[in-house]
Amino acid sequence: MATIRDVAKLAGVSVATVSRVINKSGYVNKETEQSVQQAIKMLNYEPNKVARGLASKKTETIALIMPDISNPFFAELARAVEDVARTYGYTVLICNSDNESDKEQTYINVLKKRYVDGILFATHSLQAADISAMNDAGIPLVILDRAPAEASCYVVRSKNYEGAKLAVRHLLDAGCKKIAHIYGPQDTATGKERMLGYEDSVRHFDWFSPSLMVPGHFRINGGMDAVEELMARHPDVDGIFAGNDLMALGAMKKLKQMGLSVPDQVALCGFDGIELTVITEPELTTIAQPIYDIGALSTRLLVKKIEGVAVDNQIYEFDVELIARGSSRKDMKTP
Amino acid sequence: MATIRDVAKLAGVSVATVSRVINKSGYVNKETEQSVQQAIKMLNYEPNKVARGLASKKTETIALIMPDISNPFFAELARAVEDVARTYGYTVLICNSDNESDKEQTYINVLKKRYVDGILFATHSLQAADISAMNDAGIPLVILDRAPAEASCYVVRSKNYEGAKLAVRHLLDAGCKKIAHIYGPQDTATGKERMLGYEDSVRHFDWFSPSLMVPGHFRINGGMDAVEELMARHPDVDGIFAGNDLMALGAMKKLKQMGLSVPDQVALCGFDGIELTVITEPELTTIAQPIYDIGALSTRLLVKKIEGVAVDNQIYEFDVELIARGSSRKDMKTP
DNA sequence: GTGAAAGCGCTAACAG
DNA sequence: CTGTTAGCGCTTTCAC
Repeated sequence: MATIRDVAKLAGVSVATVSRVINKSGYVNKETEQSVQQAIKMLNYEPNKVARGLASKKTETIALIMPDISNPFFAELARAVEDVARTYGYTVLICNSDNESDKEQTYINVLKKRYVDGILFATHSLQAADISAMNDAGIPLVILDRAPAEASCYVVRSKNYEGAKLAVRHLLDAGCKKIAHIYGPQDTATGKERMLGYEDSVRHFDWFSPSLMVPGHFRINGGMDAVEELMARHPDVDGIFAGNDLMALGAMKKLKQMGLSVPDQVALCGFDGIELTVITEPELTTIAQPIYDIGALSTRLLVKKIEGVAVDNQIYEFDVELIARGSSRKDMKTP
Repeated sequence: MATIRDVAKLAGVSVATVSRVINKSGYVNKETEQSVQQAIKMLNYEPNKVARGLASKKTETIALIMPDISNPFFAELARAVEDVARTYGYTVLICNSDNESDKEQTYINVLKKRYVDGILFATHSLQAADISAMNDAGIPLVILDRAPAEASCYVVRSKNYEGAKLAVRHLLDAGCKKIAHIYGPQDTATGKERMLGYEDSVRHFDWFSPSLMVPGHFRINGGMDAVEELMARHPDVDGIFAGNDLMALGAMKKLKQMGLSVPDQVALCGFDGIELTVITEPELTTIAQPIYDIGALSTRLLVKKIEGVAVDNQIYEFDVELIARGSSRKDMKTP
């Protein structure tokens, strides 16, 4: 591989000039630039990223720290992140935190030693203290799914609260008389806000009881277990709003196993809009977030921040959308 | 951040000695080592990976090039890769090729400029020429799902042919009288070998016809379309072996939409064993590969190769396992 | 406009 | 066993 020195020699200039040409920094005479470009072409020269990283402390690398890439939500997100990062010439490192903050700390530490340019956090174990520590360390970050207030950095999120209300209203419209909620971890903004949206929508009904809310840990199995407990407590539940699609998928499965038909006996609505919501029969009604767009915007923001481009808001909030499908079409069956 | 020079100064030794200590290379007196360690602790020193990368041309980074991380199979694989890589102190870069060889070439080029230590290929657009080019360039690689013969480097794969035979036999045992196959891309070893396994299992039956084989492109939609075409051609098909789980999931969906019951009217078997095979009702019967183990072993092999440790075989072939579930339990319903 | 030179932080001969 | 020194390939003052 040719080095900058080879190019300089061939073009009959100094390495500084070559550097100026490839970085478009500083003035350089049209003609000399031409000959440098020619030399570059001749030698098929491409700057070494590692050397550049050491000298400039910029590696054109970003890291995506998330709980688990094998969770379809994060896999879809990661795809968007990588797509956008690539268009900017950035490369992406993946980190699975399992939401354990020590793992996360270890990653952060490693990433610093690697001169990673910025970090995209899609995990909730990150503490406010960590955020300001990163800020102090001067390492740009963008955080997903934080509460609006917590922002001392860019936050990209969806309207969880409104989405939850949308879900409940939809189930009511579909004719549900008693709606339960399977909730996600309450130390996450998503879990908390979606639950609050549910509560605020139903607390005034006389059928409401706090025991209609059951945890499901955002996982398929969690959804299954939750349904079991729920139907034991309240056999008359005829609608369930799950805090994410995986739990809703688990719920659907368990309901069918219990011989309860979806949506006729129990209508179901999830949250997120992952692609797999269409593989069940009936398909899963869900409150969809624009997952790809979220990943894409987050990455774009991160890159802007890294490159020192000013961006207006600190918080970007996406609208969510009800996608009504078979799992909640009670109305169509009861004319 | 402290540098190696700071440590050397504090410990009263040269940077070379510090380097020896942190790399455990060469001899160094117990006592000096102690004081170096102490200085390291005092300063909270951690070697800078970028500088080390430039000097040694080893970055402790590997890349995973695959078609698409949002495909659950690859997401599960990526999780395993990252887990194992981390235990060795390696970091993983993700690359989505969409099986387009120009994207792949671009990645390879970028990865070289970044001194990536090794590459794990889980994509089939890589040509034999590329493989030897990489070999010549001295960059270690491990390839997934190649044919045994193609190996001029480490190959990790599963018994696709045998698995396909297993699938067909299982469907026959379940009472199927006419079994179709939805096949994956024929430029992939997996697609090809699984189809061959199917053909060799059924070609001697008088009901067999090549029109029982329909392409599904390894995708959900492909599986759906395939079923539509298949049932139009052969309404009496009562068993389908799909070349992967996503197509099988699509097939199940379409069958239900067409009012055909699974498994009673059509039994179904997929291939891969992704986690999502359990979310449908009935659950999907599948020929499971040990996806996590495959990713884990591949990574381990790659790291060994990078670190110059001798490993015996060039080809590692995993057994597959029939997981018989609801989608093929015809027998249980017809006593 | 351009070049010389001093690093970035670490590794790896080569002496001693 | 340990220190000196010359890079790795590039960026970036600072003169000219």
